[in-house]
Amino acid sequence: MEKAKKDRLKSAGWRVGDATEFLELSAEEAAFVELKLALADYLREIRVRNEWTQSQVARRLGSSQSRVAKMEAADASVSLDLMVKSLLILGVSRSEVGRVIAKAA
Amino acid sequence: MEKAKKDRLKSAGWRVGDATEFLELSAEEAAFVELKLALADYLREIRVRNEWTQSQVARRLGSSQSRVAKMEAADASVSLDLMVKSLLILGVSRSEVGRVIAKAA
DNA sequence: TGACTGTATGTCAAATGTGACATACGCTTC
DNA sequence: GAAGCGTATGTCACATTTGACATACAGTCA
Repeated sequence: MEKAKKDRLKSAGWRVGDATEFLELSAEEAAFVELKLALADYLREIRVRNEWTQSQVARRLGSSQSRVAKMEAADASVSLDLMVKSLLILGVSRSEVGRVIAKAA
Repeated sequence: MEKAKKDRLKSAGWRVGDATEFLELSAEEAAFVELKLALADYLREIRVRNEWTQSQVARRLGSSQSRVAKMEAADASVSLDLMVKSLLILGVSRSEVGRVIAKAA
């Protein structure tokens, strides 16, 4: 995994169980995290494309600016449920969500 | 929506806010629930295909038989996170997960 | 019939996720 | 440099999800 991505994960609050200085994720954990990163990027893309602020998106979702920021950062405290529901509410189709998830990193 | 699917949702614990006798879901809620149903079906398919019992799958996941049963039933108490993580642990690729999610109902 | 295996369903304490808030940061404009 | 706007980050009370357990249900075999 490239360094930039690792740093991004680290700063997003992903923890590692061992004492090494590298993020040591199992293949499944890595796949899950990358999947979340893809959704996070897409969420931001949709927002920027529509020229919305995070606060405006939050209002649409019935959430808060800070949570939207965390979603876009793929913060460890946000669930896949929240991200997928958010995309659907913002008008993204189920099949498009699937495409985003399937897309190779 | 066809009746069989509605019954399945109802018995899976999905609630409806109004007093009508039909499940009244917004388009986004419906898409989300169907997405979960697709994952639930796929989860069972993987298990059956490999001739595993729910208990065996539970052990692999570090979970319990009852939770696996709930996953396969797309119970309202199970998260997308749990379902997706489970599929990944069972060896399903990220892109295959995407395909399952994207697949039209 | 009873024993056994596998699945479904209800409950619960503990773990995790939530919106909201405060506040920090970065940038632009005056 | 102060004010304004948008985004990031830490915290918290409250809500939801979790594995585990008990138990019910369905099928098979002897």
